[in-house]
Amino acid sequence: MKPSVPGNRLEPNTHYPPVPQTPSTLSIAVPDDFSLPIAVCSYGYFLLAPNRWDPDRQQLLRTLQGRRDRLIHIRLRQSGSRLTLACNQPLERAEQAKIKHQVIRMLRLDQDLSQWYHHCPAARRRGFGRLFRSPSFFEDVIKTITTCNVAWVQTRRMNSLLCREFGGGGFSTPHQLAATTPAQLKRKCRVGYRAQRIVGLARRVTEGKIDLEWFEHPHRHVEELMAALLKIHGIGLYAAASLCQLLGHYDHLAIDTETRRHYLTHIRRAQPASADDLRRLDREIEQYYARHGSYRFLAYWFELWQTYEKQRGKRSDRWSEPDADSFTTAQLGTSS
DNA sequence: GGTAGACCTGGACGC
DNA sequence: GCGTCCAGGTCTACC
Repeated sequence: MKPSVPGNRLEPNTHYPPVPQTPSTLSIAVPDDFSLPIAVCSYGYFLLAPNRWDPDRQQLLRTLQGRRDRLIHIRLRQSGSRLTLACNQPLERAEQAKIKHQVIRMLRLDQDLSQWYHHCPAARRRGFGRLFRSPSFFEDVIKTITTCNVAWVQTRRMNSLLCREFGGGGFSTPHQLAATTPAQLKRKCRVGYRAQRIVGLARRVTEGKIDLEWFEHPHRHVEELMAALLKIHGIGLYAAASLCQLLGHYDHLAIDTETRRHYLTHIRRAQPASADDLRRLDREIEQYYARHGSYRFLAYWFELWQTYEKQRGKRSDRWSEPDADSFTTAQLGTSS
């Protein structure tokens, strides 16, 4: 065991934004089928800093980037067909639009779910389909890199430290990460070998060598996106498929140990005997979900989400901070 | 094209 | 308290 770095001991939620006093309030109309708790708690990133879900008040707290990257603390609540955003500072008109745009992205409020609901009526009944994501694609990419080759509890720690050490409480921006060195990032945020990849990506973004807006264009083809994502150092098949999902393309499964565990435990009910079996298993998983066509990922995720709820014995929107470090079927299986 | 090993952290476990 | 093992996805060198 290596010695711990002084000052890096961190309770998971110590950096979290305070509940804002409310000098300004914004309102956003939401579709009839929208549920804030289900949208927020549908994907694990809601448990990563600087997001904070309050299950008792059914509200989301976090910081967003305002004008000139100043940090705005927001509190998000649903009241019928509207979302109310309480902000801790007065906002100019342009800044209001910027904040709203980020909230719409996080909750996928502009997404049409009719075809998905037609494909999966059970998802319609639960209002499931708007998987939670970050206010920016950059944050989604960094969060995805921090989920790779690491236990979930460490992913949580890395994101908390990224906010505390470089983001001033909000999530680190490309400029903040580009200005540091891999060695510093590694030392302060415990990201290990990912430091080189994270700083490298941030620098390529700030130098204009990678245009993240290109990825968000609505008419991009999924294979075009996969090819471009796989060119980014540190993004492999799993991460690229995850990022496609976060961009609204559900054609590819992001197969990881969690996927295999879920499939083996709940569908196939038999363990593979060898590494060769494991390779065959991945092909088998692909074939199993192929019937969902361009909704493979959503169908798999809905299945997994229902399993979490069943194992935890309560609705996912009731999950609280102590549950957050055990957000995998393996952990749920041993702790519930 | 397929495969083995390195990358890095922190929790679990044995002593 | 210390040392060792292990899990986790990606990259790279080698066959």
